Amino acid sequence: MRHSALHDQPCSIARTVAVLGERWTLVILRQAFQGQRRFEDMQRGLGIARNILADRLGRLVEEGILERRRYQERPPRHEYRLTEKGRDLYPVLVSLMQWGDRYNAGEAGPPVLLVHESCGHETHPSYVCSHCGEAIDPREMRPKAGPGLVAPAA
Amino acid sequence: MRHSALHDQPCSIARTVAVLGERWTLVILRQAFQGQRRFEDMQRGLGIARNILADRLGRLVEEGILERRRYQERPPRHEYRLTEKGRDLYPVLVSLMQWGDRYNAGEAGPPVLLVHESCGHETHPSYVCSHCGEAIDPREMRPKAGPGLVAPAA
DNA sequence: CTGGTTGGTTTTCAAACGCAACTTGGGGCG
DNA sequence: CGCCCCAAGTTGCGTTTGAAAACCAACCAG
Repeated sequence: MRHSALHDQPCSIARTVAVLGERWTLVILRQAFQGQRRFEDMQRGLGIARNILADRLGRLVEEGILERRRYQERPPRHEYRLTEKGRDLYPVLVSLMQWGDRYNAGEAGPPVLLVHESCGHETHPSYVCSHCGEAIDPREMRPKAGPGLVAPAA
Repeated sequence: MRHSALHDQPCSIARTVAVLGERWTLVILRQAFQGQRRFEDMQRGLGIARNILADRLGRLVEEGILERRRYQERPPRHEYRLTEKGRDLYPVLVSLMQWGDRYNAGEAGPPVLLVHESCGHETHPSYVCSHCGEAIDPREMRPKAGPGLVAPAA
């Protein structure tokens, strides 16, 4: 099975991975969440090859995750901004970061902390159940067929 | 920059992506969370090439995310189980799924729902601030240098 | 001793990646 | 005007990674 065929699976994880699973895409989004918007900045910040960066930015714009807009006319300059769809990926980035903090940070501790501006404190966001408000434990969770399931999810 | 060099960056997202960012790795983990443990089951469930599956399972075992254990002596049969490190990836999978549900599910709705067994209800987990308990909005969050930062995170 | 199952490895080929150089559309300087 | 610089890519080309299919080995059942 080709990787791009993930798009057609009846699984939201597979479909999302089909979009975000290409190399570099998630780190590019990290930069975007940090406020980097210009091609050159991203290229320098990541050390990524320019053609790959161009390709990924193009894909993300196609997907509606980033928006390319001209911010200056003469000379023409562009920036890439997160759309709402892109901002909704924040939990993905946070969960990746938290796991990395726990298992890859080593003795020095996490390289980046998060501050929740509306309450003014450093925060470690956690997942809670929308019904009972308790923290989520994977062993307490069961998947269940939903309305969009057409073929067995295997 | 080669993709594998992400491992050395002072960024927990980059480091995590260096581990999970290979094609198929995240869908393999999805299967693991669904309780699939055997090579053949995963191969059939995913339609992935056998060599790739063998390679990815090996990497995940190396990383301590899965554990390979013999569950039967004669003939020798193995299974791959999530370790605690692996189970801690649950938020990553959930956040990917939720985003996919919102943007890729289409009219039919999500293919898979989650039931929180300890409260007995369908749930849509959400991130809350560990300090004030409010839901996380990406625009309210600011990254801040942490103790593990050695070079500028760019 | 033939066939089937599990859990892989080998071989072969195509697709994706990475680098450096080049291009385009504009400055700015003397 | 002539020359050099910048941002934002594009092109060409070689290397790495990924995918498909075939093969292998241990075992069991009939």
